[in-house]
Amino acid sequence: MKRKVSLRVIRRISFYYEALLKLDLPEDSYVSSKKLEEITGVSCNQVRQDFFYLGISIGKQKKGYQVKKLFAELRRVLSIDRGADVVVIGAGRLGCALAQYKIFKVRNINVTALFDIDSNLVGRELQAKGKNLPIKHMDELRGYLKKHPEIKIAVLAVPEDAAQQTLDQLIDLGFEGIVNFAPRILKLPKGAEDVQLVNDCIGASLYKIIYQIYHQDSEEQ
Amino acid sequence: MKRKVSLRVIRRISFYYEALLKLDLPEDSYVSSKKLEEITGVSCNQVRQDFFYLGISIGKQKKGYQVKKLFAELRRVLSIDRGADVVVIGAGRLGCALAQYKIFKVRNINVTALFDIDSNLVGRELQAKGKNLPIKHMDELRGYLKKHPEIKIAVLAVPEDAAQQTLDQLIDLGFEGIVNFAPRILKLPKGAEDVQLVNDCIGASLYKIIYQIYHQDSEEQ
DNA sequence: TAGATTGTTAATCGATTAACAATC
DNA sequence: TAGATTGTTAATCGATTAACAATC
Repeated sequence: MKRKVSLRVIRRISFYYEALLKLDLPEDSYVSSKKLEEITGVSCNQVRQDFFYLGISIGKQKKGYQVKKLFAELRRVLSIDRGADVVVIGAGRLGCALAQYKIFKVRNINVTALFDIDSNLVGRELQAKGKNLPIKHMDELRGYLKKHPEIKIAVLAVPEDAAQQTLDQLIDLGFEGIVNFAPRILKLPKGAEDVQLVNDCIGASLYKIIYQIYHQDSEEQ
Repeated sequence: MKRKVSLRVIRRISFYYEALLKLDLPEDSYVSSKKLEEITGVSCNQVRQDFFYLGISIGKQKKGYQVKKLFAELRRVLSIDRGADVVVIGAGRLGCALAQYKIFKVRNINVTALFDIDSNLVGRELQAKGKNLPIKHMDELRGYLKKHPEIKIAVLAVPEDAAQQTLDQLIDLGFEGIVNFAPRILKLPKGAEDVQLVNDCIGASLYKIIYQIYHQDSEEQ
């Protein structure tokens, strides 16, 4: 497989996966790149190019890609079978909402616990998809990671004022990936440049929407 | 001003704005593009290029940009003084969390009401930053928009199963911009191509994080 | 003055789109 | 066979980075 695949490719791969999941076709049927264009809005050329980048070459001329095989390839790229355990930092409304998302289950992402500093929350449990998630104190996090060394990803859902400080703490604890949902743009501290950080969706999203509405001419998504 | 400014530029402009806000410098002090690089991580060349694209030419050689003037320009680009009224669709945990975000206030984005179909929620009020936000029934939305024609943006925070259907409804009601927080990729119905839709942050974000962690070599943000 | 910093143009890089031979 | 669709290469497009004259 060629290295250095752009994250845009990965994002689109997740589009294909989701759309295909929704279609719910028989495993032995075929989809063409043209069909994928129809259901995802991504051009068929782009689709084939993406597959090429990722070494997905299971297509049959005149038919397309067998659904079963294609699923297997997409799952491989997205590491869905491997899955991932994550913790949610911040057990307020946002943190709890995120932890309960079904999507985690579909994608084999497993929230194992929430952490907070609010003594009203610590000790309680959150009902999520059949299982109960414990809400623990931030002070317990280090010990928890010792016991669960496979956890490398944190979802950050603390109030915006505490976000940067909490990020620094998480990096100190050795997390490798952090998805920030606090509506603030966070900076990785010096020396932590190889930690993967996805920043603030909401803030930037809103600005984009507002800009587009007030400057009606482009139509990029 | 040159037209056709990429949304990436807008995103970075919001970075500059946020970072500058956080620094809280005296209004008559100056920041250079080099300083902006330091605080945002965006290269000084990129900063100047962005300003050039947007017609921001208020810099003084050897000094940089006067903080007061720069704020004025950034606020202009981001339409912050103009502001925007928005409604939140879905008054569950996620919708309520979003509606209470301080960020809305800072950016002059004003949530005026929430809408839901759950009779346990409809009629109640959400305490948010001093004011009380009414939770109304979806059936009231059409009438509400008649009374508040300035509302063009909806924040979509319904459960993922209802997301696509609700989106279609919102478009039918004439919204021009929709930020989707349901963890699902939504498609604009045919004919609504000029509606601005920002899709699902969380799903794509998680995939990106996981891909990067499992394929440690690139270091793009 | 010398050094620093702008605004703007030019060069590079990367991503998307188009083209097309191969072939089922 | 003819038409459709792949995998892959080439062309185009757009965004980022580098360079630099102007000048405070």
